Amino acid sequence: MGEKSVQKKRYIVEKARDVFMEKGFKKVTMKDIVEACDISRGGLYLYFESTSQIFMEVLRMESEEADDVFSDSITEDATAADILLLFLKEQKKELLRKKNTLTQATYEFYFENDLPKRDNILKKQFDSAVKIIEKLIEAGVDNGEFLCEDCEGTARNIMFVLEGLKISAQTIGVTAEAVDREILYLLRGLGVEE
Amino acid sequence: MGEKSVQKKRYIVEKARDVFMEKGFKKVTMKDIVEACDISRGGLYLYFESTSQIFMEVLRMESEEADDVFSDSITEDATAADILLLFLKEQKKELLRKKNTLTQATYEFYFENDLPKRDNILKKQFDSAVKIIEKLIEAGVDNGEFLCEDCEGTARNIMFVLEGLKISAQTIGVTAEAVDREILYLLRGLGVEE
Amino acid sequence: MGEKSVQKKRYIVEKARDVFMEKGFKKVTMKDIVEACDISRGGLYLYFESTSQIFMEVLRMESEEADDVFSDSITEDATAADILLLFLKEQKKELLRKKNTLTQATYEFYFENDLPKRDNILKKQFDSAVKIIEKLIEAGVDNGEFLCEDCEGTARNIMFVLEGLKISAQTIGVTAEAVDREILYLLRGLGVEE
Amino acid sequence: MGEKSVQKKRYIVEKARDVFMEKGFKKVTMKDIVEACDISRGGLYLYFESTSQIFMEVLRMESEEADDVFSDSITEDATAADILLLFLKEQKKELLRKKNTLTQATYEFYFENDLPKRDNILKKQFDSAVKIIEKLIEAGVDNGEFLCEDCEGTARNIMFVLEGLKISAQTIGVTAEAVDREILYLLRGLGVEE
DNA sequence: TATGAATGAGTGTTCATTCAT
DNA sequence: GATGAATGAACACTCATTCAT
Repeated sequence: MGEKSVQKKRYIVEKARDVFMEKGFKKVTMKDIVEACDISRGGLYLYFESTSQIFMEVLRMESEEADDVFSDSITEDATAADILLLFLKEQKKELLRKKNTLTQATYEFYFENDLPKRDNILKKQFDSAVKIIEKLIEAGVDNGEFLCEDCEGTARNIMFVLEGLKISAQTIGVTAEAVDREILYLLRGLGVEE
Repeated sequence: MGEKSVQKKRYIVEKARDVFMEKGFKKVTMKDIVEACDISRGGLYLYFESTSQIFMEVLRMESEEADDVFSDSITEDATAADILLLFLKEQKKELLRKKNTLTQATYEFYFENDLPKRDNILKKQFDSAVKIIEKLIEAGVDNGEFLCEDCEGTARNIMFVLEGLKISAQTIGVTAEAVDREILYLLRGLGVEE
Repeated sequence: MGEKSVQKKRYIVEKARDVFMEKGFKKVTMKDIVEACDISRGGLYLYFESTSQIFMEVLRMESEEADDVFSDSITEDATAADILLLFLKEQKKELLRKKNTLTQATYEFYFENDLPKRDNILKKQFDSAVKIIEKLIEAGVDNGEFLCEDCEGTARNIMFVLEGLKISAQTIGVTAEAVDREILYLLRGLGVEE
Repeated sequence: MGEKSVQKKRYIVEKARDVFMEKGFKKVTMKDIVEACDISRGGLYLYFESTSQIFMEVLRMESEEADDVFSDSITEDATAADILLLFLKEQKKELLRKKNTLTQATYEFYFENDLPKRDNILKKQFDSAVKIIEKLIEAGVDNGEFLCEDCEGTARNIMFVLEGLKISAQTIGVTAEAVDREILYLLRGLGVEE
């Protein structure tokens, strides 16, 4: 596959991404993507053979670009608490947005694709996030911002709460206030009074 | 619709429940249900006009029967801690079971049906569970089993963690050990040493 | 079939008549009629076995009741011209009404049912109307109201024009003015100046 | 849609035309047309999305080809009376043919499609025919073949009679003799003795 | 590479008709 | 007589997928 093909593949994935944001995963047909890309039906099949394949590519590209959910938060003189807070705020913004998110599509995709662990990007992201949070907490404890006995457990707990909030946002609905309340609860657990 | 029809409707809902457990929500067609019930194509339409309608009925029936997720746990001489523990164990069992659960189907259903709050059975169940847990914690604090400053916040936190575990079980996978670890973390948050 | 059955049959036919007026002939299903009559599905089949059969009965009943399209027009001292004029006015009213008419249903019915002449009520009505008009014209000629050389031909011509207006009303549309114009044209053909 | 598609579309319309002639409009299903064309179910939907759409195309094509019902009748040395007579004979032939005519299908189509005037091809054809007949009569009057006071009225009258004959042919039935009789009556109205 | 016409399987949905009660 | 649940055939419509060009 030449240079050109790579570009086209990328183009398709980007267009498809919009479609998945709009309609989730299951509802999306090859036809939808063909139309979004404005290419021929047969043309799409030269690059991908199913919506699943395309979606996996979307996820891969997404995870490459946003490999560093934290990177934005990390500045020269930001403290651990600053960074964690920024991360949580980012997550809040993301989970309150019902459209323009791949959340729903991603869940739907994983529902019907029991990927072996090593291919499960979602799991990788989860685990990596846990680790980073753990480091942050440890750093926070060191500089006196946080109090914490079981840093790893707390990091994992934070991630599961965020997952809980995310899925709740898509099903039972969550208000901005509800999210704030949970974030505050988590911070109090770290000994942050505010 | 007479006595008999009610029975048949119930029969259909029960058969459909199995199908939804097996295949989730979106993938299920009217034909699937017709075949599971071993009735005629037209026959099904006598009772329901869409898979959505059937699924809502499944949810309603389910929530009626299991109205009391806690009831099983409540015995004469069970303490608050006993009951909470039993509830958590029940949840663990449920979330580790990938098949024979309506979890996935329920999520898929709510993804594409933005039900107004009052019709959202899921939300009702969530809120009600939060309240019960809150009461349990308060009772536990009273009898010295638990330590807790913000009972309501903790109850909500527990529920979001459980939601997080549930969706993770369906997407990135969780082991029994991972669940145990989270439960222990939650209990330690209540001052339970063990 | 007893007294009672006759009544019920009549009841069905009357309700069905409304349905045919509303929807024409072809679109009407046995189900439509069952619902309009508020009887059971099987119940209808006790009396009729198809919409065709019901419609024929509607036509028969209709033609019995209105056997005398002219009768209303005939009063003690009405002249031939008076009566013909009234008849034409009646026809005008009828053909401008798009709903509440069996016109369309009747046409549709005859399109797919090549009834032998003797069963063709429509033909009987047409022929009978021609004859009456002929008599009227003759009477009109006798009393000096009309001028006419070929009374039978003229009568037939009038009926075909009316048929032409009727079908045009259902297809290309006719205004009240257009109908008036045609009626005037016909009357002038009879030597009526006005 | 390229050159080829246009040809195929035309092919479908032609085949569909035969089906409509055979069965009228309402009875015809997409499946009927698919079978007549010997193409796949989905193939038809590539070109048309309903029988209505196809039928409108049939009508359009028909009206293009036969744009000039009169053209055949017009020869170098034909007089107005010759042309009118030929036209009437053509109409007679058409209306006596029960099959191989779109008459019935057209009526059925317009019954359930209240097209706005400008889209109503039928109306356009009617109006245009009236005008041509009017011109013919005027020409005939000029060269002494016809006698007529109200040429426009007479032209319209002729057309309504023809409509009346056409619908009668489809419903109560008309014999060749009956048609001849009417034509003669019309001609006598124009002062033609024969 | 790229096109887009073509196929055919799959699903939703409606009704005429039957039949046990 | 009367009911209405049940059946199954028929049709509309949509897509994944292929293939000649």
